[in-house]
Amino acid sequence: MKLSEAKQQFISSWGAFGTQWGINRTMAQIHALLLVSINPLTQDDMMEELSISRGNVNMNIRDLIGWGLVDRVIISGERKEYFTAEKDIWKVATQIIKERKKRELDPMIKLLSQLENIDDDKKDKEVQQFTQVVGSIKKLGLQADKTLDLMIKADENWFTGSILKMFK
Amino acid sequence: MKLSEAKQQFISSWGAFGTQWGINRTMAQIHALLLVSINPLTQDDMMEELSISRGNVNMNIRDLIGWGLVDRVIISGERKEYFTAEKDIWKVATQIIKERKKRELDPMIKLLSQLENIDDDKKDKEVQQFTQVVGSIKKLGLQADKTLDLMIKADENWFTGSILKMFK
DNA sequence: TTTAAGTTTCAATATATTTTGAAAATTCAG
DNA sequence: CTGAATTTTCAAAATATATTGAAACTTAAA
Repeated sequence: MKLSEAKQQFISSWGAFGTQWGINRTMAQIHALLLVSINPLTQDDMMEELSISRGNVNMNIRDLIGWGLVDRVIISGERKEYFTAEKDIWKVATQIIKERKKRELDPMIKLLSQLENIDDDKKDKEVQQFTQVVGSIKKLGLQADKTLDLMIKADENWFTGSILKMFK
Repeated sequence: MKLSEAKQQFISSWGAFGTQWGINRTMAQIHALLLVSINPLTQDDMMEELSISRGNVNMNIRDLIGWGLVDRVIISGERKEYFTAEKDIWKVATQIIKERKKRELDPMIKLLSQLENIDDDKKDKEVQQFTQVVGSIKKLGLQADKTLDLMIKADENWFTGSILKMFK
């Protein structure tokens, strides 16, 4: 397969993959494009490469910066802004985990904690069932939270296998 | 908080939470409703509780069955079909992991493997960068695959903490 | 069989999300 | 300052996704 063909394929598949995970297709594609670009790109480069509008690039780039996956780069002598993506995939993964945890898992646990306190008769089967389900989801959430914190703090070995080999 | 209020809140929040993860809101709500229902429900029950159409319930229930999260229940003497959800959250989580792995992770790894073989000059910086990125994502994917397999096979202790405590 | 209850399908419709593009705002060289 | 280059915003349009509801289909009791 030719490089140009493979790049296209990677970018478009990464976009499709992203949508399955609640990530906007264009954002995923911009990220993919920056991942495989050696040099930082301008917004115009991305408009051109992905055939999308200026506004679209601008909004999604800002989102990606908000996710900590893309950085602005100043190139001296250049008026335009350039953008680059972190290339270390382990860092990318931990950054995504960190953000999703903060944005989604933490609020979910907070909500479940509130729902655990039911005023009605604790003897009621319905009440018991509800608090059991909510409580166990919360417990799972808390454990996931701890585990992910460990992963974030740990070095790459956590995932590349040396630790987990112990359980095989 | 009253049970009825908490139930409503749980169902609607679960739906909102699901959409962030690429799961259709109604599907997540139906699942939530079944999780907190002691007795199996009919499609009519769900239409009523969630104020949604018959077709919508039917399609999403079928999806949930496809995900292995909901089962049809036959109640003798009754003509209608009833539905119930697995209440053990650990089982629910492993089932979701198993399915997403099969539907998304495995195809992704397959794709990345294809993209690793670039015909162009291996000395080219662009080619090196591309194969490096694709290769490292694939490596991460393979490791995630292994880890998730371990989780799926392991008993609940994997997540409830006794194993992971070793790393603190 | 017949037929009524129950289930499934899917084209049409509604809703939600993404994208565009041009105007407004900002930045900076001269 | 001034104004051209660049970035940002956001209402309108386009696209994608979810929902409806009625017709078609299936099932099983009479």
